Formats: sequence, C-alpha cells, structure tokens
Amino acid sequence: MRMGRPREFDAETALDQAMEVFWRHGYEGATIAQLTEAMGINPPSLYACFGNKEGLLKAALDRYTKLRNIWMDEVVAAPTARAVAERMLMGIADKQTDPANPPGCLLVQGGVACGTGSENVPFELAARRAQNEEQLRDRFVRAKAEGDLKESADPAALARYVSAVSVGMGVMASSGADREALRQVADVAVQAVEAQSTKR
Amino acid sequence: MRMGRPREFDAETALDQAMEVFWRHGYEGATIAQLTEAMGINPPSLYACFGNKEGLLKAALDRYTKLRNIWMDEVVAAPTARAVAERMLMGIADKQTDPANPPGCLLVQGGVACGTGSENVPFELAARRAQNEEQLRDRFVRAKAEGDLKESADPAALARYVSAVSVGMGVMASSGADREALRQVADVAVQAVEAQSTKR
DNA sequence: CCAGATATGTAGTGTTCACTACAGATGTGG
DNA sequence: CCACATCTGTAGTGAACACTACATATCTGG
Repeated sequence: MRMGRPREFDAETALDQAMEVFWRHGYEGATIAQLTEAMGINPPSLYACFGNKEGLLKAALDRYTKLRNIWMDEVVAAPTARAVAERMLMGIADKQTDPANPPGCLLVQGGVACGTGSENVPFELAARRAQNEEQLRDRFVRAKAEGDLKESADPAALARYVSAVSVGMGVMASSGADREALRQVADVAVQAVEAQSTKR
Repeated sequence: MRMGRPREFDAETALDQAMEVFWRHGYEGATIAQLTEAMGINPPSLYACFGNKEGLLKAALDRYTKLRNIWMDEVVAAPTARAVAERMLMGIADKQTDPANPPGCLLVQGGVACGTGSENVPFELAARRAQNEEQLRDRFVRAKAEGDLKESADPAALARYVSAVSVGMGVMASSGADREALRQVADVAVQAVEAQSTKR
C-alpha cells in the first residue's frame, strides 16, 4: 500500500485547539478561519482530516468526552451517592472555572440551539450529556441496591437532577460566575442528594 | 407634529413571532429571512422599527422578561422559601415543555456562546437571568428574616442554586426532556431548599 | 389639496461564510 | 529513479448573510 506524503501536524493537538474555539464561540460562532488559525493548518488539511466543520466538531467532542469520562470514572468511584454528587459537582465547579479552558462546558457552549442545516449539533451535544447522566444513574441504582439511598429514592431522577445542576453551573460559569459561587451552588445541591440518603 | 404613514403591523405581535425564531434557532442561527417571514414583514420594516438584528433580539428579550416577571411576582408571593422554590421549579417544568412555545428557555437558547461581533448577546442574556436570581435572593433574604430559613442558610447561594437548576432544566427541555422528567428534577431540587428551612 | 414625514416592497449591496480546484511538495513500493 | 498516493498552500468558488437605496404608498398638519 502506497502511503503518500505524511501529515505534518498532530491531529490530537490540533483537535485541542479546535475544541477551545468551539467551546468559546459555539459551533455556529466558530469560523473555519478561526479554527484553521488556532489549529495552525490550512483549510484543505482540515477538510482532508475531518471531512467538514461538523466532522471536526464531532472529533472534538469525542476527545472532550474521552477526557471527561476518565474523570467521571473517578467520580462514580466515590463510596456513597452523596459523595458521588459532591465529588462531581465540586469538580465541575473547579473545571468550569479553570482558566486553562474557556469557562463553562463544551457540551453546552457548543450550541443548544442552531440554525437550519445544523439541527444535528444540539442533538449531538445532548447525546453526550445523556451518556454522563446514564453513568450517574447506574451508579445511583447501585447505591440504592447497597442501601445507601432510601427505598423511596428514584436513581434516574437523582441522576437527572445532578446532571441538570451541572449544566446550570456551566451556563453560570460561562457568564462569569467564579469558582466560589459555583461551589456554593454545589454545596446546596448536594443536600438534596443527602436528603435521599440513608442516615449515617 | 407630522406623523407620516402609519405602521401596518403590530410591533408586539411581530415581536412574539421573532421571539419564537430566536428561541428555536438561537441568535446566530436565526436569519433575517426567517425572522421577517415569521413576523410577516419585509426587512426595511424590521430595520426601521428595531434598528438591527441585535436590537430586535433585545426588544424580544424585553418582551420575554416582561411576561416572565409577571409570573415571577406570583412565584415570590408563595408563603415560604420552600414554596417559592417549588412553585418556581414546577412552573419551569410546565413552561419549558409547553407546546405553545419552543422547548427550553429563551434566556439560554438565545445563545450562551456567540461568534466574533456578537459577544454582547451572551452578556445580554446573562444580565436578564441575573435579574431573576436577584429577585429570588431578595425573597430568600426575607424568608431568612422571617425565620423561615435556618440561621446557617445563605440566601444568595440558595437563589443561585434555584437559578442554576432552572437553567439546567431548560437545557434538558430543549433536548427533549418531557414535563414529567423535569418535574422529577424539580422535586429533588426542592429538597435542598427544604433542608435549609426551619422545621414545620 | 398640498407639503412634509414616515412606512412599504422590490431589488439589490458588499461581506463573510463553508468549502474546494489545482499545482507543487513529500512520502512509499517496485 | 520512476509511478503513484497523499498532504500542503494559494487562491479562489458559489451561496448565504445582514443590511440598505430607492421609488412608491399612505398618513398628518395646514
């Protein structure tokens, strides 16, 4: 098999730069010119490697969720439902205000509403948020089986709740809320999970 | 004073139509063509009346928040902090899944991240969300003064929390969550407020 | 009924967008 | 060293965008 000229840029490094542009400006707000400049490549290289703008977004989302899933594995490793919620939401407060990244969460900032022709994008983001929620739900199902959550507790509702709070915190972060403000939200939010927990 | 030819469309009716387009597609995703068609007018009428696209958005936001504030007044009229939170979040669950409107909340769907040249839009939305949060905070301050909330409770944090949950619910609604799913989230969320309340 | 003022519809304007044709560069297999 | 495959940079492409010039229509004040 003939190989041809090898690619001169690293795809993952380039994706990290593209991720940041989508994160800051959203899918529709990000232009190919901004993306190629951030990635340090020219348009033909982008299209050869990722197909089109939406393909680039998906690749960036894949990378984002891959990194995030590693962290989520640590989150659900916490010993109790309450500890899972706390670790998750406090971590979110830190991550979404980390100056190394744009504020907020790519899975929201990417675009919750898009124009004609990009209707797919919000679905794509929602699907990845749903993955997170499922992971939480599975963890809360286990927590209930372990007697960690009350008999009356609904693991799916709890997971949806924690997911909703984290999304809300992300929007707040993107509009200027600082780490401390988000941690206060997380602190209150955890108490709802605690209310569903068996006493310790 | 000379009056000239009178306007042939009703500005508020037209705004309602524009609001829906922004709500469904976001600021950047909404095109002037879609807006004018929905409003039943031609571009020159739009620009004469609202200045430009961003002016139209602001006018639509004004109308949106005006209607919403009427509802918020009812919310904060609830007798206790817990009742306020419940009335607010349960109402949000209903409103954000009302088939009469696009799903979710205009103050989020409008655009949490925008491209170069529209950086103002996310700020504009955030400012109006902040108004809501302030109203909640004032109510919770009163609740604490009335002995309805514990001495350890932080009214500002509680308000930020309720605001975050409602934003999170909005994003969920926009990605397909139904009324019942949102009411479950609201139900869990209220328990955190309850945990900050004095016993009854 | 006339003069001035404002609104409307048609038909554009220049700009920016996502995307690509093409030619030259750089690799591999024989 | 050659045939071929793939990548890269330059320089565009048509389409869609927000916005507007202009002629016409419809009002008010006098």
